[in-house]
Amino acid sequence: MRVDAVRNRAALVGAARRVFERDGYVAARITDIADEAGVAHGSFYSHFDSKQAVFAAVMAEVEEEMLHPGPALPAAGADPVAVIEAANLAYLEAYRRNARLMALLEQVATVDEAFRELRRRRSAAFLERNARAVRRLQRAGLADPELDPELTSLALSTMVSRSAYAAFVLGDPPAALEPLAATLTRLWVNALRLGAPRITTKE
Amino acid sequence: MRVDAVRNRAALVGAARRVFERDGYVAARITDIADEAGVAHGSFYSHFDSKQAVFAAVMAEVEEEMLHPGPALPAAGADPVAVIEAANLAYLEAYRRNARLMALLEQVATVDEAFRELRRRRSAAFLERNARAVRRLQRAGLADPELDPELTSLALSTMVSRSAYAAFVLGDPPAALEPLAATLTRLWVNALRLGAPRITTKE
Amino acid sequence: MRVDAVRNRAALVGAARRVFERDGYVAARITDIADEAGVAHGSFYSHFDSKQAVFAAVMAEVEEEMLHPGPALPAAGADPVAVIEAANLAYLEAYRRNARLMALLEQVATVDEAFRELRRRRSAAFLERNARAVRRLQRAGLADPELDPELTSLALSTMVSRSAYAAFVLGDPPAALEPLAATLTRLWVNALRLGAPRITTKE
Amino acid sequence: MRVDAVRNRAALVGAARRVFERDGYVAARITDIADEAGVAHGSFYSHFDSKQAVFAAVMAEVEEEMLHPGPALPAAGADPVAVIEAANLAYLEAYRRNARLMALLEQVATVDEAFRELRRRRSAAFLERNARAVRRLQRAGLADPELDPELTSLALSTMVSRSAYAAFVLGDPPAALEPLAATLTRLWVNALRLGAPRITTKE
DNA sequence: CATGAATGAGCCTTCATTCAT
DNA sequence: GATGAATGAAGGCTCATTCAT
Repeated sequence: MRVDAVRNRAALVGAARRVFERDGYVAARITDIADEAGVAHGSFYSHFDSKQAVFAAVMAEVEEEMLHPGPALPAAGADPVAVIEAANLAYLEAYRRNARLMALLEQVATVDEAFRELRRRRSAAFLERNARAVRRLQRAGLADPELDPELTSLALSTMVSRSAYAAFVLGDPPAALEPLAATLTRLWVNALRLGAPRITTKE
Repeated sequence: MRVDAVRNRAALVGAARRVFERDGYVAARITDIADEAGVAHGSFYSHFDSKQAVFAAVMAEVEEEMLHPGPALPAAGADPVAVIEAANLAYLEAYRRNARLMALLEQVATVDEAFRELRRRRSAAFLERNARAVRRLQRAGLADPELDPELTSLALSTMVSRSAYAAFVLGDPPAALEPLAATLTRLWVNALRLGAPRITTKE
Repeated sequence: MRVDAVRNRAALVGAARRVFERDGYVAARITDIADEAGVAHGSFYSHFDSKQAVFAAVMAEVEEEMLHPGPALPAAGADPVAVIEAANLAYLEAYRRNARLMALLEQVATVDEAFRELRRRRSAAFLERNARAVRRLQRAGLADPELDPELTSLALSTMVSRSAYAAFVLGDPPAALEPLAATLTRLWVNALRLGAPRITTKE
Repeated sequence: MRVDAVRNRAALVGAARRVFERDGYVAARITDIADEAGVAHGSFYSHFDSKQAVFAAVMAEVEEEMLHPGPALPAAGADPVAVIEAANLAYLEAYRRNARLMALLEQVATVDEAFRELRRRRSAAFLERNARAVRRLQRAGLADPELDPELTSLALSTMVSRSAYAAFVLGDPPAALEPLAATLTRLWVNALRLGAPRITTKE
């Protein structure tokens, strides 16, 4: 019976993803998920305690791709612009691939305190890392020294992730990826003044 | 009885706002709103058809302050930096004043198609106006000519409004307003290269 | 204000009739009647206590035409066949004119004990009269002496009124009146053996 | 749990029948039916969608006995009078046994379009069959040739079924069955002139 | 573990009736 | 009398969760 159990659990996670994507987290019913998975309603509870629990399992499947609030800033050595460009592109592609799931995460975060908290903790770590990168670039004389590193990290990450949301989730039809990536990268580079540090100094 | 009717309607709108802010849109029950307003449950339906309808009434109360996805870009004549600074400040202050309501709107937009649509239409008008401003600044040689006006408008507006959300709604405690305003303004100015038109030309 | 009062009462009765005919007695709401009459809901209660009460008022308007469960049997002197023929025709015409109201009465009688009782009392008087006529015809040697007068009265009245219901209320489209009248009259005459008194005697 | 399911469904149908008979279709509440059946309110919905649905199930139990609007006319070969007599008796007995249910059906037919339609379709088939029998008797020179077969079928069927309603449902106390059967049979035979075909010809 | 009916708390909604103006 | 909002009892229905088989 072990095999059945594993199979049913997987079926439930897959079904939950489809149902969530189709109906949204709030409107999704346990019943629908069980039906979609082709198992009895009662069997749901052999594997998950609640809607929250399946949702966590669904999210775990795409964990890595979607946790970041935006692309990472370059380490000191690399060519900053190239790194930002690559990161933006990668992020937008991942976002677009999981657009419906991202909308879902958005909804759940507004509805469920536990997920809101989880999300906050994860992005805090990320923002902190990015803030350190900003500081590093400033010390190296490569970025606008006037900018507050933490707030800059927040604002730019936010700009990318929310633009992706607007473009791929709200956009009907979804916006083209490449022009958006190009614009975001240029805005980011401009915003940090990565391209013109010495000139800035001259002024 | 005209007076009672007006009073009760107002009481319901006020109660709805409190209940929504306290429990969220999804968890709020008509029953709670009526109780909070001190009227019979049935009376709710004398004034509103549904939760959606009261929510619309609640929103109408703060309409103007909250419609914008971010600050407006300056008209051609004015000092661009000063205008952006003022707009950002005004926007952030309005946002902070209605922080709970903004969180609410966020939730409702993810849950209710009608509000999502309404929001889309409103921000579209705003983004268009901002895109025109970007184009004007580019023609005047004041802004980075490489930037796509529409996408830039989207990204920068998004950056401000979402940073406000992160700072005032998710932030615990809420972030300080002025450093955020200063950072956003500087990022915006940098991003457009408003402060360094000649330098851009040199490149 | 007297005039207004009279006018409103009349408006309510007329509106009630329309609403009842349109929606049926059970589904009709006081609210609908007041709306249809163009008066405030509360005004309904200035004139009537309940749905029953308006219904009684509506019925009073067509009282005479609709109370009979079927046509009356002839008095001794007249030509029995001619009298029955005339009565059937008159009854069917009245029924058809008020077909929707008759359907209504049918419904109310199944739903409301008070009207069921009222109807029973009224038709009892009528049936008794008819039974007396049967008895008279039997004594005069004009009708089948084997027939039980009361049950015959019931059966034949019932046949006419229920056929009218089937023809004009359930029938879609409503049946033609004259062939039905002719058939009912002939059945009635045959059933009583009015046309063949001597033959009956011979048996 | 299969056994429980079957048992509860049966309990609900039985309870529904009792509640319907006691309170009428319109006044019956789902709650009462569930209580009467001794199951939780929610369980009702495991088995039926609506009041209509249980009612259909209740009716299905006595289906055959009650579908006919009256007794069937004899086939050509048999002794027509004996057949009619037997059919009337059988019909009246069935009717009396289910008198309360018949009252119910009466009410539901006035209130619910779906059941009205169902009933119409069923009785149409029956009436057609009877009309064919009348025509056959007429061709065989055994029945009054002046009668319209369809309308005669309607009128006589109607007479029997409605008399049964008056006698057993409205009658308080219910009328005796046998005299009614005798009278109806004689009226029917007379009406068709089954007993005196040659005499009719003489006239 | 799977099954799927049973459970019952909970919420929405309707509508007859009242009543202050 | 007219008005129409307020009232609140009443019922329908949903759905997460339990549990006997």
